[in-house]
Amino acid sequence: MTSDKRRLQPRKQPRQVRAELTRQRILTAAAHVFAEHGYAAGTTNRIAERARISIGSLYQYYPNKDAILVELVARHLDAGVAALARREENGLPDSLEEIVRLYVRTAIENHLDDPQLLRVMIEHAPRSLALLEKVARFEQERVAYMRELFDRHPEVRVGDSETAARLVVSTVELVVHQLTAAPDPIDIPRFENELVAMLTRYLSAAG
Amino acid sequence: MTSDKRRLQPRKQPRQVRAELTRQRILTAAAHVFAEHGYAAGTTNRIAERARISIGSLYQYYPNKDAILVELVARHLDAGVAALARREENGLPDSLEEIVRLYVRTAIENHLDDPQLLRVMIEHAPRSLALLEKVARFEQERVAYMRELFDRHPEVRVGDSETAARLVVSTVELVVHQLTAAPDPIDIPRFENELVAMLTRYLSAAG
DNA sequence: CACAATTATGAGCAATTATTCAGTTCGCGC
DNA sequence: GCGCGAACTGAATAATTGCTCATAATTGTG
Repeated sequence: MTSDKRRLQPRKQPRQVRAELTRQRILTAAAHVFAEHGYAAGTTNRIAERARISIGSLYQYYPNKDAILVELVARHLDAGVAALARREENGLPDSLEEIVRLYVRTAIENHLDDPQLLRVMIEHAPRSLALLEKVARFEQERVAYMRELFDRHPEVRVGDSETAARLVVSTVELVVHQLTAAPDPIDIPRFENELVAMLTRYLSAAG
Repeated sequence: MTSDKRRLQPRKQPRQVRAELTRQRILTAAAHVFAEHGYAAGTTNRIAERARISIGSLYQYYPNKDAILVELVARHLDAGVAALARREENGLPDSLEEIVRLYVRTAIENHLDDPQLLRVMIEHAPRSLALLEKVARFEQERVAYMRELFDRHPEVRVGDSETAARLVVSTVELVVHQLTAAPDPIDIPRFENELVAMLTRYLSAAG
């Protein structure tokens, strides 16, 4: 139950394709099980069962339950970074509103995959030292990136770009998550518009 | 582990002062234990120990662990409603910004008590049917109230007041919670200013 | 004081869970 | 097709947890 497990690295370096495959099966199964039952009720035996491997095999690849979720989170964060980078390949739009929209839309798409799993990740983060560090570092980078962007862009008028960046990053992350994970379906495009409008007006208004 | 326990009501109607006292001890202890260990690791035995009563007594007042958290949530929601009502006793301010500030500040104060406990409440809500219903009803009321307020106020210019109300309620709740529960201390007044600015500009800008 | 109702006790049960390990099977180079 | 390490197996273990119940203590009442 403690968070500071010593070894979160895989126990075994895979040498055969078989091993790599098993590792992937575990992750996929874990994603399903955690999403459906939550972290506490998502038992390692259930994960192994769903992956159709023995519980012993699971513990050859992950030293404990926490490590599995940590890897899932790491992969999710990486996917998010990659998605944003891909969208920026052709350069950012000029207008602030379009930049904000790009950012918001990427966030939405990233959350649309599996909102339930994401909920588990977010919920469990504060109880896992490994996750806490990983997520904190990620958010810091995000804020720094946003801040730089705000500093450069001529439409942006805010007193303190650091505070503004934090507020924007938090708001997008939280609101998007809540909306996509909400039990009752929601008109996504409309909320995207409103969220973009709110952020754009905030950033571009005179201080 | 299932959420739909049949009886969430206290098992016993207290007839002596002693009983009422014990009940309060349990709640106070539970608040501390849940805040410190989270829901899963916040065991009923630990709660009883902290309340300095026997585990048997605990189960005379609450049929199961879930019921304890449900009552804590109910009390928190009631306190929130009461706090807002108290602030509105002398009438609302005229300017939109001041109304928004009043709302944001009340939310902050409500979260400042015990952010960790609040985190547990929020996290566990989706796994408990009783909590889910309670919180959903509360949020609906909040949204309806906000919407009506927006419809009346001359400074508010939004296309769809329902969507705007939802966005505002969600944003305040989520951002305030994240900020107050954040591990590193944060400049609360500054964030209050920025959040108020963001919401006000959003609501008052021309659609 | 006596008696009944209310409240408190806590050892222990049943169920669940993460994790281990002794043994088996598989795959690949020779 | 042989041998050896890599990969897999799953029954067993130790620990934990929510909760019960038979019993005891306390309180109010006539």
